[in-house]
Amino acid sequence: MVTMSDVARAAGVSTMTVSNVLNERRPVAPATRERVLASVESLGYEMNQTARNLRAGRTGTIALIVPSFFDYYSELADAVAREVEPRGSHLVLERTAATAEHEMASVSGARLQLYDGVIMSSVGLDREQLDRIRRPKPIVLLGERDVPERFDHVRLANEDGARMATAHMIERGSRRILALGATPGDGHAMTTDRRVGWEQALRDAGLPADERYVVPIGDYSFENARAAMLSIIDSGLPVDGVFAMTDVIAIAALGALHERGLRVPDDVQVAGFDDLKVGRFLPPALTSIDPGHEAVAREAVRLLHRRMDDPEVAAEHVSVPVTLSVRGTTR
Amino acid sequence: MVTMSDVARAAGVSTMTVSNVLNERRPVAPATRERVLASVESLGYEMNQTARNLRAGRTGTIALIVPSFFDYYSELADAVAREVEPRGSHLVLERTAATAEHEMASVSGARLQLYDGVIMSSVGLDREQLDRIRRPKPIVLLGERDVPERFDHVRLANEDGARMATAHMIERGSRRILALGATPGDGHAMTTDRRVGWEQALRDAGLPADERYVVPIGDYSFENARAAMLSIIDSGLPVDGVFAMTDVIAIAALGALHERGLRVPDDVQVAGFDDLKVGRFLPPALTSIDPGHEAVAREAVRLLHRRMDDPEVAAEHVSVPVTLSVRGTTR
DNA sequence: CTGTTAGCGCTTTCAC
DNA sequence: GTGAAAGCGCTAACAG
Repeated sequence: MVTMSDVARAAGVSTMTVSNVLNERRPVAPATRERVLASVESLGYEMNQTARNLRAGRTGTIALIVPSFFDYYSELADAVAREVEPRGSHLVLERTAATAEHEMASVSGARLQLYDGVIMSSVGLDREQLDRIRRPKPIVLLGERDVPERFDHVRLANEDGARMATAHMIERGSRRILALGATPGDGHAMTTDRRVGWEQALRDAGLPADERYVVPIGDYSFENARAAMLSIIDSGLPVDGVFAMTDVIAIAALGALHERGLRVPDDVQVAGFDDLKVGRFLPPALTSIDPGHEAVAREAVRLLHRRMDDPEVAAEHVSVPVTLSVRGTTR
Repeated sequence: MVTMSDVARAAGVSTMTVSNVLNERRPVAPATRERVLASVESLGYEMNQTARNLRAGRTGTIALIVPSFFDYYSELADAVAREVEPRGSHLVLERTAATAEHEMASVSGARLQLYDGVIMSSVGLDREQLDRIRRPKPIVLLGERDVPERFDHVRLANEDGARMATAHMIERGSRRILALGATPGDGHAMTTDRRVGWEQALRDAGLPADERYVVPIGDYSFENARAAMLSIIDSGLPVDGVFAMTDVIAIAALGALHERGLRVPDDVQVAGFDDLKVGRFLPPALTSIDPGHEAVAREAVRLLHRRMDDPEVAAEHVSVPVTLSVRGTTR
């Protein structure tokens, strides 16, 4: 490995001069400068960022830690990148593969120490696990669960969104609406919040929230969502609306409905959550809840910088509003 | 910031002992060990990874640099992560926003020095720009362009895939097949290779490769692809097949065809390239070329480790075969 | 304009 | 089983 001293020796100057040439920090005589650059070139020198970061006490890098690289998280990551870069930091993405162990490892593990700050979209950790996390580096939690007070946190208005989507389908005539991908019972999962919103909309309309209409889907995958939708149809349970907890589930449901010859939106209306780009280009285009990636990203990055500037500032909890995008899968 | 010396002082030991306790490198007397761990806990110490990496001369991290976080790249990144992690490294994802400047910055810029190795999926750089890149760190180029000999490189069999998809539609009766998203003329873009495959299939079948059927799409976005497809339909050009250069383009084309009342696959067959997960769940499911993410990831990681082990090993160029996945958008 | 010194936080090496 | 010294590659601070 060629170091700065190698370059300095080759150019007949001190390492400081090399440093000053490369960083344009202090003026260097043109002749010296040329000699240094020539040595850099001929030796193929590239600065060791690790050493530089150690010296600087910062890395200039922010990490976004997500359960997967797909769908909602792609779009979120893109929004966060667009928010981070103008502020002069770099964004890197890491995935946890959605297991609690990985998330704990990501966040309590030492790797976090590589970054100036971390934005973490948690799905696998419960409140107690989150509570065990120290907070030596600025960290902002993203997502739907409720989290310990001491963490900065950005969440979506999940209940609102679910209520809006469900109410919209009720208004357009649906009476038997599935909560596809929802989790029954208590809990702090994103899907719990969304199921509660679904219930509220039904209750507001004087409709029953029948347990049989709450259909859990283990991993939120296309495969399992399709299978779940098919088995509901085949069970004969009357359904004239589907509120899917995610757009992935909604898209799989559209496919399953089509396979069974049910027309959307005529026989069954469908609404999703996430407003994935692809949904806007399906025939028919998917009605969905827009989670406001830009606002989430903006708030998350704002909270992170606030904490990077002042580690002792009081934690802030932000809830970002969502909006309903009405398209072709509802009437 | 609390450092190892702080912990050592609090525990009444040397930093070496703290290091040994934390890394379990050498045995430490149980009593000492307990005292150290207690100090770590009470001071909230976390090890500085940057210092550790500087000392170790490696970071244990591999970067995958991609033009965007979406679609093909999501799926690729997932496959690469699954390949990298079992080998004991971490994967981070960075995006270049698909501009040549960003790609140059990513790869010649100093940031690269943060990683033990880099896998870069290049789209914006031409051969000459790539040639200006030094190669101080192990780097594997991914993607469709042809690249300077000295780089390790993994590419797809783009021509083969395009030929297979087009030939399949010809076999099933299409005669006027669009190359949607292709670039006319010479060049080393992915879309050039795929257009050439389209031409070959037509030629093999004794059909003309009419220039009017080559339809460029600036940014490969859903929006532009939909607009391009609509304007082709409205122009009255007879079309009974669409070979889309990417699945994103194919999905947008499906939407546009539907908007104009054309039936798929009865009136028009459609085939894409990338085999995105979502395509398998559309009604009808999208026929596409499976780019073999697992094989690409496996080869890329293999080449990278090979070069990390021996920086002087001769560069290797690998072409990964693709396969046709026939589904509902072709007959 | 350029150089010397000291040290970022950690671990290897050598000593006891 | 534990510690002291040296140094990874870089740069701030202070000379000159």
